[in-house]
Amino acid sequence: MRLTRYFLPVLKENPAEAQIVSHRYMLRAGMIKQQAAGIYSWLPLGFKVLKRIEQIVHEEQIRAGHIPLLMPTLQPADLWRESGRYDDYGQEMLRIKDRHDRDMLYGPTNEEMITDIFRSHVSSYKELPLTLYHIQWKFRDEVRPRFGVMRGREFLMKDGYNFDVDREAALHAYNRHMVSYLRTYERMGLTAIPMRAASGPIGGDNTHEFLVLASTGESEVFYDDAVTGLKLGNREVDYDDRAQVKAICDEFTTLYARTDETHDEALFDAVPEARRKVGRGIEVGQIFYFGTKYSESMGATVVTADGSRVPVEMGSHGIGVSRLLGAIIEASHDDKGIIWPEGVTPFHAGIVNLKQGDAATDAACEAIYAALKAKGLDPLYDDRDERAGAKFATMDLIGLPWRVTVGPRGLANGKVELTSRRTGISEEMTAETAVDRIAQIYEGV
RNA sequence: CGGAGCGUAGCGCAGCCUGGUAGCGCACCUGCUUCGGGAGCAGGGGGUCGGAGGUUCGAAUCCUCUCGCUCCGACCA
Repeated sequence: MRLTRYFLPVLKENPAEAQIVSHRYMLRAGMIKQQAAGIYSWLPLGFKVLKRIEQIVHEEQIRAGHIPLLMPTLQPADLWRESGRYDDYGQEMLRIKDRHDRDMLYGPTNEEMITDIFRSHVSSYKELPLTLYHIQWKFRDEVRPRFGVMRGREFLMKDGYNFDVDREAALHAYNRHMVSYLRTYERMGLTAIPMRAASGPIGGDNTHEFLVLASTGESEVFYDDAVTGLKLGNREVDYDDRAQVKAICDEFTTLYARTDETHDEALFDAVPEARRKVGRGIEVGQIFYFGTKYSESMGATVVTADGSRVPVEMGSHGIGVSRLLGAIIEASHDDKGIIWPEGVTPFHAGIVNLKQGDAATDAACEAIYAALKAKGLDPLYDDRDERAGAKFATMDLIGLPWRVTVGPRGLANGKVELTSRRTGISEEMTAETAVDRIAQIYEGV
């Protein structure tokens, strides 16, 4: 994309309403525009990152054997009356009446609807296990939205629901989600730690929240510092192998890591003092096994091998897709702007033309731009007639991980500059080498 | 929902207390010079001051109501 043909309304000054760094940078980098309290338009740059994150979530869900579908944003109230949540949910639920005076609601989540789909079409244990998910906009009418997309009222969320014949199978679905989430966050350049969450009425250790450590996080967290070093990496995972999946979950959940909701001083004290950490975290996902709560109230049953009819075992599993943009920025930025991890960056690299209009410099930039595109990459070429400083400032703000700087001075020696946004380190090399290096960097991403 | 505050040009703000029909910086447009970290000079365009009502000869300024937004707290992915 050529910047002169793109829509990137960057702001030089900080908008007054933005309090935290991710909100400020998303506004300044022209990623979002607020339309009402907690409701945002996604401008092209923000939309691109949102779509990249969504794509990673899809890929990892499908890899884990989960099946995508799409449920509507508006739901009939009757389904929620069946589960009892129409009255329980409170004012966070946005209630709407249609022209026929029927009660509708803008979905804050989809347990009822997915259970309705399931009960309409599935009646035998032979069709299980089944895990369905979708990525859809939700609405929760928060009393006090804030922090930009971190706590909006409208938000994009991946929510998945597993249907299993018994508790063991359902717990495997739970574990499968944990592993798929670990991989998802790692691909986004995040360290998200699964922490035991408040267990609710079912009891036991059947819900975990995933937290990204950040000083602006909403939750106080207590953890063994060793958990921050755990990585899934590129290891092969067979999602049908219950023992392997369980072993990975154990590996990631044995060390102490809890939010203030479930914090246990006695257990925490057992962590070696040097590794005992207290911090803050941003919740970017939660997995939950809840058994038959909805299947019983809504009549979602299957016939088992011995001919009996049992309510199906369920769990639900969410990732805050839109919120992840904020979380990633909170975890990856400096005083000049955003620093995108390669996995989610809106453009793979930026090309800065230091002397727009100079025949040699223009030609070199065009060649690099074409070469990167030929490699299947998505570069952003700053071809504006701006001064160098303005171009650098824009690139730093929008946070592309790699920048190719092209100017007459370097070209005189046949060189351009490749700069890492994260380290700030620049290296001189030929244009061809720079293109190859960038292509190489993205090979494994 | 309890407490506090703010709505004046695209953005950031001053003016309001002590009424006299609006100003600064950035951005934008034109020209010249500049050109490796948000350039300089000159010229120019843009707002009727969130909305409604009231007081007054006169309201951005005072009063009432209303809408929106923000912050602290409680709540929350």
